[in-house]
Amino acid sequence: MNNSYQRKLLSPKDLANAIGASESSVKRWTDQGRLEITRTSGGHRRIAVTEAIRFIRENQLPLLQPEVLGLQIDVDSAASAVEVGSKDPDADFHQLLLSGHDVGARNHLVSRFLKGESVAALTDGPIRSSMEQIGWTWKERSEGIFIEHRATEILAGLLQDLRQLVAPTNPIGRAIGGAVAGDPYRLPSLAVAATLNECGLHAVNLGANTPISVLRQASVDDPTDQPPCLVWISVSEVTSPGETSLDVSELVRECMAASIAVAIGGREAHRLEFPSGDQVFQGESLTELAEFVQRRVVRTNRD
Amino acid sequence: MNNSYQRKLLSPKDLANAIGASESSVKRWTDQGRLEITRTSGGHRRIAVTEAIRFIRENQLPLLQPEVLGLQIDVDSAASAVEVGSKDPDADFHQLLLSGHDVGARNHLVSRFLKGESVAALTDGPIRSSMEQIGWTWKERSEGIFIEHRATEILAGLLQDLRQLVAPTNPIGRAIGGAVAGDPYRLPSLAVAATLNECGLHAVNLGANTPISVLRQASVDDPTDQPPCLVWISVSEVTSPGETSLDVSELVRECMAASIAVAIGGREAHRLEFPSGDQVFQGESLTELAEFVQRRVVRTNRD
DNA sequence: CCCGGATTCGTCCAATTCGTCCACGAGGGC
DNA sequence: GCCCTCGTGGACGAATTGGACGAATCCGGG
Repeated sequence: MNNSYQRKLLSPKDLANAIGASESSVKRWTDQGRLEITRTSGGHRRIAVTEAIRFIRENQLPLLQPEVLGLQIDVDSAASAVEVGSKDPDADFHQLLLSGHDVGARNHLVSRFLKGESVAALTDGPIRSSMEQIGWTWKERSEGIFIEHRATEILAGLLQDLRQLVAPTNPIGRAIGGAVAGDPYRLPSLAVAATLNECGLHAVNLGANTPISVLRQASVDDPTDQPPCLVWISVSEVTSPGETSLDVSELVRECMAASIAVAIGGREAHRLEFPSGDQVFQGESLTELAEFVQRRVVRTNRD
Repeated sequence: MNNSYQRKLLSPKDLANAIGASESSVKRWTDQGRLEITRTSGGHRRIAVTEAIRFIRENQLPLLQPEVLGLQIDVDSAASAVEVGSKDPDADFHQLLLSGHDVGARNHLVSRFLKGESVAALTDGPIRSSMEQIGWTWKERSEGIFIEHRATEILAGLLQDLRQLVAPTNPIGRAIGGAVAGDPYRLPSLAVAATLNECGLHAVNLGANTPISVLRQASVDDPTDQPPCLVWISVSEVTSPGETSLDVSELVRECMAASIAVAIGGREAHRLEFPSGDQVFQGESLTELAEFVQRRVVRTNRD
């Protein structure tokens, strides 16, 4: 039926097969306006994959044939190799990640996303706790580096996938950010980018080890593009707290002057000093960041 | 569609791709008079961009690939006014990457992939040449770091997407690899993983800055899993050539003894010395790597 | 100017989807 | 029990879609 790698529009039958409903039901749902569609010139219904995912999450529908949506998740393979199925889903995910079962980890995470958990919540929950545990393991076990590298790469891929799933079609604003100079961790900044995508922003991630001067160049000093509505700074490691504090403080002040929101977080962010204010978010939780963005950025930008 | 980004007239196939319909449907719509066209002297249909836009708006059709129409949908990129539409698709891609137009770059690459270009070829071609050019830019322009960070993050996402597109459902073998200790570049190793996925292998990427001892632990010394059929080593930067050569040589010998294929490549790979042999691949091109894998690994594993 | 590969032509046809109608079963009020 | 309502999913002829085919056209390089 569909031999192309990625079909971007679904027919009612496609979606019906994917979620185990009848074609009639899908058609009725679209006619009721519960499921948004476009029409071909000849009147046939076409459903965007992102809209299908939104609908599935909203109604907690089962996903029998994920490949129809271009999601390569396989319910069977999750249970195959690794002993999962305990009462704690986060522990299951940790086991999958620890054993390098990338497909299983992907299934687990995408399934939970489709059941309604937000990217922010998943990052605050299973992803963060698992990486913290693996961080401890790094000190205790000899093969720790292997485990950590493998888990990091798997998570980078997973976050990228989730980011694509929540990529806004019509972004309501632009955000830019990265991790400070000397900070080699790229997962936190990637997680922030995914969360901001989920909030409807177009997030430009500059990645790890990005000097503050580069961030300034790309935000307040950017001559070509219009300025972003938010700048984020991730701080998981800081080599020279004094110098970094000065740089960050200056950027924060400039952003405040330009009415640009700032979000600063990360394991070592508490070691920095910088001005605070209504437009400055400081915290660890991505869920809180999402709330801040909804409150401070999205509402003002909709006007 | 290669060089049609700013062409004033579209072919039926162009418009079909842009709105996610089939070429047949577009042709039929023109024949019904619903979509106005002009004809070339030889009878081929040509659609003006303005007419295409009118048609899309009239029928509320989705616009999956705006860049086909030469449109810049994103708010941020509208101001940057990217000039694409040269005769060289690779130059178009470079422009998109340079200007940070992530959505456009993604569309460009996925389109070419769907048209038949392999991940290996895309990496050897536009991706590599663009990153090399940006590397030169880094030395010449003040905003080089910004450009480079942004392009790197965009490409990391793109490679991850392509990797998912070619992820094998039933892998015929397992491969493991990464970049050597002291090498901070993660794109090359990610590109190798994507290429090996395309060859039907389950590639486990350990990412940048991975000590050879960790690679050994995960391959020849791995007690739990079955040993991989290939180990790759990416060398884009090497801090201590002597020590690294010793480590690599030892690992290569152990792999040869265990009948595991080895692939070594990267910008600085020539600075290392290691044994060669039938099962050892050394080269820069991912296309050649793919051929090597088909020849040495896939055929033997199918037996 | 010509040539070869890529693209598009027109046409046909099987598969799919349209809108509509209706049977079925679960739940609720009387 | 009986009737009513509501959501579901199957069935129907008519209309639409999209893939396949050989022939014709386009276009860039020699």
